[in-house]
Amino acid sequence: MKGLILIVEDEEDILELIEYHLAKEGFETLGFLHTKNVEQALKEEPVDLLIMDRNLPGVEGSEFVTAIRDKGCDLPVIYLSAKNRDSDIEEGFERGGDDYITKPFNMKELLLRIKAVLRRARGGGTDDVLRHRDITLNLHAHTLHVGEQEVELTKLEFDLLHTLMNNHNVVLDRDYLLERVWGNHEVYQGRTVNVAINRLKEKIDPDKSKVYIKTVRGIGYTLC
Amino acid sequence: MKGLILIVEDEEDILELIEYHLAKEGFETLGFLHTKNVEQALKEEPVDLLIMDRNLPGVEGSEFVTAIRDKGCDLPVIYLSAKNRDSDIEEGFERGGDDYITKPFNMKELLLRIKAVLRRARGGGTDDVLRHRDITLNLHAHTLHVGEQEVELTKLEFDLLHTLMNNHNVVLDRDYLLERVWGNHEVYQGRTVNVAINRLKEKIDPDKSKVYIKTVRGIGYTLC
DNA sequence: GAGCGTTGTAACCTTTTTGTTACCATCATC
DNA sequence: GATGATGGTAACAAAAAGGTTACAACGCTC
Repeated sequence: MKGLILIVEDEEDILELIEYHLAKEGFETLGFLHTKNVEQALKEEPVDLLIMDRNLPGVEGSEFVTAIRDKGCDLPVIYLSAKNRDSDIEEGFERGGDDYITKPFNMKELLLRIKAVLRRARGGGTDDVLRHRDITLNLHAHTLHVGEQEVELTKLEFDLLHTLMNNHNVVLDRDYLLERVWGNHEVYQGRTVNVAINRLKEKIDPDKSKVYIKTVRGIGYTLC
Repeated sequence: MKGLILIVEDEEDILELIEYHLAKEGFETLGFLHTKNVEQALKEEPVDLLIMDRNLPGVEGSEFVTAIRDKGCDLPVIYLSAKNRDSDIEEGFERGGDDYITKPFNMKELLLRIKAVLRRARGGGTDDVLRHRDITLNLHAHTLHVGEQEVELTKLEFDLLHTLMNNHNVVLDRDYLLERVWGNHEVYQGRTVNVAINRLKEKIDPDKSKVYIKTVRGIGYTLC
């Protein structure tokens, strides 16, 4: 089976056109005219890829995606968008596993993108890049992007964030972090983890508006 | 298979015309109406030749080519252009393009050019030349050019740069470099890699204005 | 084997990172 | 709202990492 693709597109004929072409290529599809029941469907079906119109009436497509990502869903997304609008936002989305394509698009191009995204998601590609919300960690290049911005991290901070991202939405206690990141929990004492976490927080969210790392009093920290 | 050709041309009927004729000749084609997703496609598909309209709305075709060449992409290019003023032609070649054809053109001529370029690219052995930004490493002649300037390297420095160029934008740690370039990481200790890298840096960028090789503290080095 | 360029090593210096501490802010509980 | 516990913060110093230079060893060529 080549893959199950969920499409959200409010114009019915475009939706049908896409479904028709994908079916011809051997993909299975689930089409939706709005985001209403999509979340339910994502829970119940083993969806491999989401194709999302950004210009839906009512909800912004990207807001919906942000919402499900916040709930821990980590699915590749290809956005569809009306020509040239939001052109500055586009670049931000092209980062990581996500992709972006503007209407009117030709089918060949869309199919090419779909195959590329799926290949990347399935093959070894995922090991190189970790994504969470608008944070992108590139293990090969050893770089971090927060939104549009590249942020420099020290090795310790990088390892720490790496560990948090591998366990996003899980609370990690200080002993676990010392073991994982520092290598030996016996040697270090006091506020070591504490200080390191706060230095990391300062770098990825200087004005404290986005709260990536939450402190869980009495236990440890979690990336959320 | 004769070859995969990527075409960027904003006039849809001309694009289709070219694709039709190339298909008839046994080439595979990828057509794009703008440069937006081209870079992605070049990464993911084994493209043999790029046909690029120079009069695209927005980006100059030649600027796009310069950009991808700077990122180490070394692909033959044929420009299409409505202009046939000498100055435009000159500029196209200056920026590293391989051939030039003015609109209106006849298909026979374009096909002849394509075959010529592909023959040249395949026969001549593009494998011998590595490019990154304005650095050109000629493996056959064992020479290095930085911009216009020829720079002499020792064998060690050459191998080191070769390894870095094969992995540009990837951070290589010292052990990996010792293994790859020196051959045996056990024998050498201390600052060996360190000193070699800095001798190389000194040669390719004496006034330290361009920063080709970046030190990633705690890990190693990367060519960027 | 003299002369030359190349390259590994060591000594020394500079910069960056990071653990620790002391002190302050916040939270939960009574 | 007082109290104790827990976490945040800033400053400092130690340590770690990398840059720089000098020099000796090695391997060339003549």
